[in-house]
Amino acid sequence: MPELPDVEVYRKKMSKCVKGGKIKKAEVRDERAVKGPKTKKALAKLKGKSVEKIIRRGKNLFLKSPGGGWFAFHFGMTGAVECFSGKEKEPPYTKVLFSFESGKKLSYILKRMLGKIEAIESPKEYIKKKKIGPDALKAGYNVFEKEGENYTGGVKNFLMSQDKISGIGNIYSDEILFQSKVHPAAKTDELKGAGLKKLYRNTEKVLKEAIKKGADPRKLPRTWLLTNRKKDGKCPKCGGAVKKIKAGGRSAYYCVSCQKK
DNA sequence: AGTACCACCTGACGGC
DNA sequence: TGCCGTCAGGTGGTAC
Repeated sequence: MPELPDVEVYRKKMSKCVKGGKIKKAEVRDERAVKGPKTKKALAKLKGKSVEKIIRRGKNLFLKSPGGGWFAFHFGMTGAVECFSGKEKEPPYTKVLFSFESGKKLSYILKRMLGKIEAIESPKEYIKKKKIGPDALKAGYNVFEKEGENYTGGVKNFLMSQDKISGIGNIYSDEILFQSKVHPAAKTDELKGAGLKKLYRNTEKVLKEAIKKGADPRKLPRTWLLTNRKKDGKCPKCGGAVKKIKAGGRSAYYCVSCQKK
């Protein structure tokens, strides 16, 4: 379930898991989870090495090994990581399994095969190639405003444009729009200053709160759209109908009375 | 530039 | 219970 908050939680889990221990081995259970033979070889070479650092930008994680080799982790729609002790049962859908000298294991999980681990030159090069814009929590209002004012399309599309601001996906864009009382199909450049500012504030608020709650929907406030984001859902604020439309090829849920166009 | 549609994969769920 | 259609928290390519 990986949007920015989820991936931030994964980053924390990974960082904790790799702490202090060298990698004993990296087992590739499904070749499709790994980009090309180059990546497979690079993973094999991790043996005996520690992990130097793990950083996140948007929905992407970058792992650095001491030799200077980098790996990009992407999670598609159903990817995740879990850190567990060697005695525990391995999580289902584990596609790559890292074992550490400490006894801990890190599982790279994919339910659908839409994500990948890839050996890369550097995050910089990868970010450039994939056109990944600044992280939604680091961009700052200046970037947000500049991009927003220049975007002539729908606001939900804008929030989800990874090349403008990275990290926001389908679920959290709906949440940000709901809390901002903005219709998902509203034109971005028509929001202007105050509207964009509100959108920005709610972007920060929603993402930060979600991270704080471990990106666990069950722990998120009931006043959020999130838990009512379904067929025949009711708006948690006004009790009105939650409707589903298509926006940017995705399902957008919104409250008909709170989010006017 | 922005959008619409398809493709990639496979699980989960609702309807019959 | 079982089969089937539909949808899905992402992205990349193509075509308009």
